[in-house]
Amino acid sequence: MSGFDEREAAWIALNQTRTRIFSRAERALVAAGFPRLHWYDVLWELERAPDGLRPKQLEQQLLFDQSSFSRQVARMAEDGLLTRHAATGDARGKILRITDKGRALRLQMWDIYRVHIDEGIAEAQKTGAFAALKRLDD
Amino acid sequence: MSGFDEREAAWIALNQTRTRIFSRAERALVAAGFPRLHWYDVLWELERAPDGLRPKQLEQQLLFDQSSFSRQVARMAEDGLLTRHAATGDARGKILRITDKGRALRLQMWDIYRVHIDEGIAEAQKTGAFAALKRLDD
DNA sequence: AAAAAAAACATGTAAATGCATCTAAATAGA
DNA sequence: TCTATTTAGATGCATTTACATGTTTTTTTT
Repeated sequence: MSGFDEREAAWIALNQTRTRIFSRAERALVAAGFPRLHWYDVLWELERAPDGLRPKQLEQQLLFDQSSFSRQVARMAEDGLLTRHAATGDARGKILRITDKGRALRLQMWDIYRVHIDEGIAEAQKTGAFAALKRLDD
Repeated sequence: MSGFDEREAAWIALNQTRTRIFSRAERALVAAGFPRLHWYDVLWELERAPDGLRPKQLEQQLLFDQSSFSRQVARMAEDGLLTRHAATGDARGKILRITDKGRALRLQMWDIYRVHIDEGIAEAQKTGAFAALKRLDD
């Protein structure tokens, strides 16, 4: 059984790799005039949900702060990337659905994002950043 | 050689695991009245640098935005967690050094942080989140 | 050595974040 | 069924972020 030091080392590798990729991808997205990755994540989740999603679901899935997410959704709706319908059977709730514009934007963002994922993971492999992770027992 | 789909799967696992751990740890830190993890990271880097560090170095290492970091350092200095000396030999620059108060705070934060790293990595192992990572060639 | 370019850090400002709180609707309890 | 509690989502407000730009000092170019 792996002790804590192993887990700590795995965490550091994990965190550094994700931060590097995330940071580069965001820079590239902003430079290209696109929104940031947390907008991307919302578009992606909505695209995979044909019947739409409740804000609460999405917020828990993506681990977003409720109030920040509420405003993010409002901005994304303003930009025409998603729609907010009343939820049938729950007058408090909303159903979020991606729009065609949202789908198109996600694709454009993905073209940039994927390059950085690919390069970043390849780099991590090359520099042995995953060694600590592979050392963990299953 | 692993294709892109493998790398993409590895990224998703990586990102989800890190987000889960990060988010839980931050919640716990805030609940305990402590600063967030990007403060922790600065304290940790400074603690490992006996001669101190230039803001520029730190900012590049941690991939922070320059202007945000400049203000973060100011706040941390106000709180007495670090000091800003003039850099010898470069009148533009500063040297950041951790204080005893900063060291003490880092330890307290670590007590909380480590629990979430440990639990989160263990959980990721158990649920097979690292399978995609282990599948990558070296 | 003077002028031009770059580097390190700070700051003005607008937008985003997050805690606390609010409203309205749904569910649980008495 | 009437009341108390919980849940979904929005919003007020203070803090933080990040882009653009400013200031000072260092380095490079001519």
